[in-house]
Amino acid sequence: MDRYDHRAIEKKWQDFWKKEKTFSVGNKNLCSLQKPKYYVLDMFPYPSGAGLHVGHPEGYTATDIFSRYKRMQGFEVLHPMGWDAFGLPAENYAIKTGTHPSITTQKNIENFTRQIQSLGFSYDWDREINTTDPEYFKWTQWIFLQLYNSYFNEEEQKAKPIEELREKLMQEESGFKDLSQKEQEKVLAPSRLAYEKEAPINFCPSCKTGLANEEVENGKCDRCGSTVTRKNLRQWMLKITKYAERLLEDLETLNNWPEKIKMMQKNWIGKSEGTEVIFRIEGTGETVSVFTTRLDTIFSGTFLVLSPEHPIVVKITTPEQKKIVEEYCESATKKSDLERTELQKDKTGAFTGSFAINPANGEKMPIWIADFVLASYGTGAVFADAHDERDFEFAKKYNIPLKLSIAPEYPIYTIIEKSLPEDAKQVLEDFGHLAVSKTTNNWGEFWTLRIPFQKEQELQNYLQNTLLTASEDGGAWYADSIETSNFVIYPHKTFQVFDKQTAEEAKQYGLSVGIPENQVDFPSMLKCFPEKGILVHSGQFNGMKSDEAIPKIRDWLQEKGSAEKRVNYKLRDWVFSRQRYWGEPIPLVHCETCGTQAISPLFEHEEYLSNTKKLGASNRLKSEDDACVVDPCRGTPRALAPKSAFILGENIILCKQKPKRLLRYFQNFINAPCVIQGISETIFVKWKWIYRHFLLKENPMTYSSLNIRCPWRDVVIETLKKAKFSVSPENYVILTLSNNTVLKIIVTRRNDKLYLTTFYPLKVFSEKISPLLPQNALPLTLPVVEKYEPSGTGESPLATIPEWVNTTCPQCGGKAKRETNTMPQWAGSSWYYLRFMDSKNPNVFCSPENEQKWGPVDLYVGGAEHAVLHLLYSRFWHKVLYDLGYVSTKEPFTKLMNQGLILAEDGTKMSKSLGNVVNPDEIVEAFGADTLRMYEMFMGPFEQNKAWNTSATEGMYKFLQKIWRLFEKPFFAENENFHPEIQRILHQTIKKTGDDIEEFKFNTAISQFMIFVNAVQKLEKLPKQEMKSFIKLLSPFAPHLAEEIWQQFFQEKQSIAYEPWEKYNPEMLTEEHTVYAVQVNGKVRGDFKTSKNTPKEEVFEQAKKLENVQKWLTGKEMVKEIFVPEKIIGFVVK
RNA sequence: GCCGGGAUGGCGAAAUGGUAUACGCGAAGGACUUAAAAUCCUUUGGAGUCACAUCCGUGCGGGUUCGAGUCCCGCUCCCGGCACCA
Repeated sequence: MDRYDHRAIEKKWQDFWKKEKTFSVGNKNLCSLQKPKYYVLDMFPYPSGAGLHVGHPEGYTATDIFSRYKRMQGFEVLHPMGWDAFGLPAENYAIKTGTHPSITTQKNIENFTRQIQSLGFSYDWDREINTTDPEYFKWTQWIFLQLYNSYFNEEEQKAKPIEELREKLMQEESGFKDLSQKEQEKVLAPSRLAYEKEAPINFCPSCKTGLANEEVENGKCDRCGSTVTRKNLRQWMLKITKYAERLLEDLETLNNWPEKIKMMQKNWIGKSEGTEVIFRIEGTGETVSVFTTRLDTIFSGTFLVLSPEHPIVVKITTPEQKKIVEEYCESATKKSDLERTELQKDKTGAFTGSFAINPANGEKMPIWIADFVLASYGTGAVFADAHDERDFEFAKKYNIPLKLSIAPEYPIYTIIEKSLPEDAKQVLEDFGHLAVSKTTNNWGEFWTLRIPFQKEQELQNYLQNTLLTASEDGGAWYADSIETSNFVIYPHKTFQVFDKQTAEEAKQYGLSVGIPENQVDFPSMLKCFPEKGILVHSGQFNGMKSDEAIPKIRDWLQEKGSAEKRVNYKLRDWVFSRQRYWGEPIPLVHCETCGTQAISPLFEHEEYLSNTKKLGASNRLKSEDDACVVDPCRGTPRALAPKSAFILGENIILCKQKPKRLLRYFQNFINAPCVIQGISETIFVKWKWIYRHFLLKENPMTYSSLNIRCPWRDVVIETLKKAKFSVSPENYVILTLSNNTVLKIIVTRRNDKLYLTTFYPLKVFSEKISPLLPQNALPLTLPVVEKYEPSGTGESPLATIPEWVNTTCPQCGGKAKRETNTMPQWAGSSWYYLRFMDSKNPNVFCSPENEQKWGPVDLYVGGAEHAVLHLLYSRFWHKVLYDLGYVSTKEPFTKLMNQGLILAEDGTKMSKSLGNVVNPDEIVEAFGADTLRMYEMFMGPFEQNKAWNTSATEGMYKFLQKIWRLFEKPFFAENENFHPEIQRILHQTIKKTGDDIEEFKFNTAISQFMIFVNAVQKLEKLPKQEMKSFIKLLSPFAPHLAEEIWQQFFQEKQSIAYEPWEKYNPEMLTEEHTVYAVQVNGKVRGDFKTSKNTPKEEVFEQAKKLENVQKWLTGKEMVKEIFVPEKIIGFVVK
């Protein structure tokens, strides 16, 4: 028997699966359409230059096991893979080297594909997608236009076509219908779900682009770590805030999402229900609204604070204060968000000179401005009082008077053990709930005592009269409840509290040192009480609890017209535009006469579904006669194409006449197999490269004599000379020419002649071809640029290309300029799961039939880092598409799982700079894909972070070898095939494997495999049926090994991938005999084996007979007997 | 500060309130071998003992229970997220 040769075995089966299209969902040989569907999705990767990290296969293996398991259970499983390929690394590389990002991306994708395929995942590669492919991002742009063409209807709480709003406005008497087209657009624009706004946004000076809130971490750019500044920029925004409530509500329906992720989204959306209070400003007609959740503190509101950006600041600042206020505002705007938040200890502000009237008690409140009040939350203004830490601190600093209006519901005293005699604890416990809160070396234990109000006086008396003792250093320590009630008890009048040092030291331990209540003036209050409690000094609301008082005060103020219920969200609108090159261009143009206009998608959804034939005759094509193919070598259209073809992105569309002849014609021009998608009379041909052959002389040194007529002849010849490459299609060179176009060249031999072939990616030439495209159709592809470098002024690099920027208006045909911003990386990933359901459809982003057949995603697996980015964005887009009728479910992902991180051996994060990155290629080479898969699943719980351990990896390799070696033994003959023990373990294994896969507990499933294998290993011969069952259970985990064993040792012809999953027999799970543990008073004192069916009485009898049990029972009185069937006998004795 | 999650042998870890440490790694000893590797067998929480018995052990302090890693109360520490959100 051969040794376990993982290299040969894995190669063999990967080739087999590829050739047989085993996992292609369209493959009707293996999949019947009658099966129930199951959609298993990985978060698709960004194909970085670094290649696959061992963290990637963790999630991919888990989903692969799940997919294979579901297939064996008879589901039709959709399990696709693709590339989230727009992104900064490729662009930054382009800036450095001039290599077009699509080239870098293509290379990286090739590498990723190789690596992922080497792990034997059962992806349906026929459905591969790439967000940078115009065929894909055409639909990203299309969805953007759906957002652009929609508004949020407040009554229905859903997105509706903007035209509906236009209609409504036309019928109103507001004069809307008399406005010019451009004026009308201006009125509608702010209502669109995608709208433009000049706003102070997060700007990364290093990436030179605006960022969404979700992309800023601690005031730093989450890509490069630079400090984010504020910049006023014209930005495209998406109205995600309109969906805040629905995004929040529907979280409740996601029962199979981790609580952690739901909580993060909840916090991010940040709903808070409160009251908007209106304050009159004294001496003017002006009012200021503030948002509060603590209306119960209104009676202690002694001042107002506005953010420096608040528009009313200018109006209400008195002449005397003008200078100070202006200076303050200026310095505040200069600060970055980071500076504003980092210096949170030191609050600053300025007095405006004006006063507002507290609507609750009519008192005058000075109005201040301060940058601790955020302009972006609530109304940008707050009323400030003694029961808020920040207000409290601010008031202390500027000597603003404070008032109390909340007293604690339960007095809580902090008592230091050291200050009490030893027997005090018992007495204190009688007062209320006593607990140790902390212990320090200096002070001993700190107890917290929570008591009812009625007992407070009694306690104070007790403490003062009985217990308080002098401390070693002469002071006296005492019970202190200042944290909750501002009461301070002085046991000894001699104790001085004005010693600052003592106060500081005490503070360190959470103690406040203060002065007695009757002497307290509020500026010297030591500690803020921010919790809810009982209202005091609050007029008719005195004595109410906070929560009870809030609605009552609100009703009272509302009657007076100065308050209203209000809901606020932390969620901000999504800043959607980026000033970068490598992203989807935003498909809009700005027309001088019509205003902003959408590029109309060529394939209108309904239009296409109703009649595909219309397509060829689309009136957007100026004339079909214009359609032609450009030979980029000549740079001029050769008008070769017959009348009935036109080019759209990467598609050549042949229509109407003699499509087959036309196809042959194009095949001469197109390298790569032509994918033909026939829809009635229209045929689509996908092409990637345009090529030309040039005959070469035998001697490569004579390249110079080559008769190439093209603008870059010299570069080509120079490269050929340098590269000296051999004749092989694998051996190609990619050149970047001076105009940034790229060229792939290879040398091939045909009929004993050498040819030089040059390939031009069509993508790069799309602009040259674009005059031939129907005007303003999707996809709007990226133009060829000279420089990828962002300008830094907040303008996209696309803005520097007049030929691209200047265009015509799709509405009026007049002069117009293109939108030059691109979309953020999140755009493409916000809907890709839909594209997988119908990845090749040229007519619609995902057909309703396919969406209904496959959607929603049943299992979605990826890292937790996307909790508030991708996962929130895609939920938002999905809901918009749902409102517009394009998808049938409210939520895109039914079940979500997050894999933990894989850390380096020392428990630190793997990183290039630390040099501790484990490359999966090395593991696959040394031990094989099955070992890597099994090991990563065995490491620990799926959702937990785990450290890599190379020797444990080897251990897993040995385990697989052990399985292989089992088959050195002969099988039992049919008639001797009875192995109760093995069968029991097998059935346990069947049960456990299934249960564990369902629960994502792959580590324990593998433990069970080991138990089974250890048991079989002890046998002389192999039980054939049991082994077959076991190999099936193993196959989702180690598919290559399983397939090989299946074929080689069981002589099976079909792939194991669609074998039915094993079922267990519950009766086989337990033994005939069971071991009872005998406990006396809860401690195990012995055990014995007995038949499963032994009656209870007999079991007790047997238990009592045990020598060691007798020992513990004799001389004791039996109190109770406990019987847990098949497990425990318990005796309780006295 | 707030919100999540966690803490079990030398290490990764397992345990519907029911014999804590399954399974693996590492380590030690043994078999096979000229030798090594590979493989197989044995041991492996601590104290104690010739061996048994017994006692102690799941971050800490309490509690409920015949019985607690698991449930309850009060803490400590670690990890993750949010953070001047009024």
